[in-house]
Amino acid sequence: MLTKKLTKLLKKAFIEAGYDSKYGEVVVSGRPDLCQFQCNGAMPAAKEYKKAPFIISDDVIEKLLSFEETKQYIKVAKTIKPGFINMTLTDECLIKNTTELGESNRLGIESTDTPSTIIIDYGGPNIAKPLHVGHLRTAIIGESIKRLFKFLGYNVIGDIHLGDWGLQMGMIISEIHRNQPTLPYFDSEFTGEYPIEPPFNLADLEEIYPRVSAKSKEDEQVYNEAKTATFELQQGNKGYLALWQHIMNVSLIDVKKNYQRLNVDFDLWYGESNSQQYIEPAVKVLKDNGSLYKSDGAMVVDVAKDDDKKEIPPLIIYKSDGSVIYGTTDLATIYQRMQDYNPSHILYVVDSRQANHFTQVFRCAEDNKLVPRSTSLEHIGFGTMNGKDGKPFKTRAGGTLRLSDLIDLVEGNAKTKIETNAKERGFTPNADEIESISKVVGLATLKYADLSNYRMKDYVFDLDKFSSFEGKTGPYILYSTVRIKNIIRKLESAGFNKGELLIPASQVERDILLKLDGFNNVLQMAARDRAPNVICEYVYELATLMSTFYHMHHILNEENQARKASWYTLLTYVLSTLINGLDILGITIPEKM
RNA sequence: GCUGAUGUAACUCAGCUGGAUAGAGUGCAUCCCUCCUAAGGAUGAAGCCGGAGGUUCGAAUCCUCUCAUCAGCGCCA
Repeated sequence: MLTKKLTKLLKKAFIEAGYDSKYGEVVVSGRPDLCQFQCNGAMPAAKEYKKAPFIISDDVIEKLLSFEETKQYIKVAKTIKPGFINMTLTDECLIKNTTELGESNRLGIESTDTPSTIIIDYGGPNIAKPLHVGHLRTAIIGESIKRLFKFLGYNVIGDIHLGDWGLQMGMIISEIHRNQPTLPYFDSEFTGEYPIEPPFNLADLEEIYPRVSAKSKEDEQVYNEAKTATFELQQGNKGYLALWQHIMNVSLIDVKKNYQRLNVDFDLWYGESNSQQYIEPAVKVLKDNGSLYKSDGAMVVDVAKDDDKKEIPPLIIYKSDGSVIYGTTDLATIYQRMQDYNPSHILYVVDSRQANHFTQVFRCAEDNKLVPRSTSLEHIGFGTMNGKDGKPFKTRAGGTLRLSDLIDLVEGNAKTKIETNAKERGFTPNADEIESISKVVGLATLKYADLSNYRMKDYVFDLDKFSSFEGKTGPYILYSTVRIKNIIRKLESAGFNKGELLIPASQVERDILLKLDGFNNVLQMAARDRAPNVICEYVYELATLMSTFYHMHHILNEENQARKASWYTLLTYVLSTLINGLDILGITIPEKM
C-alpha cells in the first residue's frame, strides 16, 4: 500500500520539520501528468503555523529526502505552486511493491483488526408474490456487500428475511378459504393428518395474491377476513399453519430458483415467521421498561426524540386487532440475532423508502437495550427503480416485470451475441458451452449495470443498458479478463515460466503497477461507504489499462525472454485482482466467451 | 405542509472526509483488424457541476436560502 507507506514517511517528515503529523496524509495524485502521489498538508498547516505553505512544504521535503529509506524509493519530491508536495516513485520501488502484493496470499489486502460478526439482511422477498425487478437491487447489492465484508475478514451472515408472516399470508389463506371452504384446514373439528399434497400449485398461488389484494382494496369484508386470518395464523391456528406450510413449500422452490440464477445465496433462510417465538421475550423487555402503551387501540412504543426535526410516529407493536406487524417481527428478529450471533452490525439492505420504518425500529431497539451500544443497526438504503419516464418501472402492458423474465431476456441476449461472435471467428462451441457462457455473461451484464450506480440514487431501469455489451459494461470486463486467461493458457501450454518483474517498459505498464496497488484502498472505501460501485469503477479502470497494454505490447511474440516472463507474472497479478474484484461483485468469469 | 433524497456533457452516470486543467460510457466525427478475442484501441467536438449568497488561500464537494423532480409521513411490507 504505497499511500500508506508514503503517509508514514510524510508524517515523520512533518514531525521532524516541527509540524503536526496530522498534515502528512498522502493520496494518489489527481494530476497523473505531474506526479504519482501528492500530499496537501502544507496548505492547511500554513494557517496553524502562520507561514507560507511553500515554506512548510520545502521544510518537509528536505527532511523527507534526508531519510535513508526515502532515497531508494522516491524518485522526485517537490513543491508546486501554493504548497502541494508532489512525489513520484522509482520504478524499482514500484516493482518491489507489486511483487510483494502479488506474492502475498490476499493481494496485500488488509483484514480487519476487529473480525466481528456482521448480519446482512437482504433479499426480503414476499412469499407467494413472484419476484419482480424490484427485488433485483437488494439481492445484488446485498450479496456484494456480504462478499466484501467476508473478504475483509469479518464473519458475515446473510439472512434472506422472507416476508412470510404478515397480512399477505392472511390474504391468501382467507382467499383459499372462500374458494375451497371444504378443505380440512378450515374445519376446526378436524383431528386427522392434513394432506401432504398442497391444494394448489405455483401458478395458482401466483394468481391468488394479486386477485385478493385488489379485491381487499374495494371490499372491506375481504380485507377484514384477511386480517382475521393473519391474526389466527399468528395465534397458531393448526389448519392455517398447515396451509401456510404448503404455501411456503410451493413458493420457496421458485424463490430459490430465482436466487440461484442470480448467483445469490444466503446463509440463513429465515423469515419473519422465525421470529415468532422471540416476540414474547422482546415485548416483555418493552413492558418491563414501561415503554409499551395503548394508543388508538394499538399497542405502541414512543420513539420520538426532543431534537427531531419532524414528527416520528410511535412504533406499532400490536395492531388494534391484536396481530403483529413487521415492526414487531423486526424487533423480535433483532432479539433473536443478538441471542444467536451477538453481531457488531446488522445491515439492512432495503429500499430507502423504508427509512422511517428503520428509524423507528432502531430507536425502539436501542432505547430499550435490545441491542448493546457496541452493536450498530444500519439501514443500507437504495434508490427506487424507475422506468425511462422517471416513474416506477412498469412493463409495456403496465404490469411489473418478473425477475425470471428479466434474467431470461438478458441471457437470451448474451446467447445471440455469443453465437454470432463464434461464427465470425469460425469456431463452433457446443450447445452446452453456449448455454453456460450466456448465463455467466448475461448475469455479469445485469449485475454490473446495477452495481455501478451509486446505491442511494434513484435508478433508471434501462433494458438497453442491461443488455449492452459495449463500453463500460460487465461483458467488457469479462472480455478483458478472459483475454488474460487465454494468454496465460498459451504461455502455460508452451511450457513458459514466470519471471521476476522488470522495470516497466511503458507508461501503461507503470500505470498498471500503480493501479494494482490501489485495490486495497478501493476495498476499504467500498466497505466504509457500503458502496460496491467503487469496486465496479476500479475493475473497469484496470481492464481498460489492460486493453491499452495489449495494444502496445504483444506478449506472446515478445522476443526478450526475461521481458516476456515478467509480463507473464504481471498478467497473473492482474488476473487475480480482477477475479477477486469481480467475485466481490458477485460476477463469475467464463473460460471463453 | 413537514422531513429526506436527487439535480454534473445530447443521453445514462462517476467524482462529494474541500485541492492543481470536472471524468467515464453511449451517441456523434476521423482513423486502426496479415499479429495473444474489434464484445477492442487511438484522436476529436461536446459542461455558468439547477440558481443565488456565504465560509476558505482554494468549493461540483462544506453552510444558508431558493427552484425543480421523486419519496416518506400510525395500524401494508
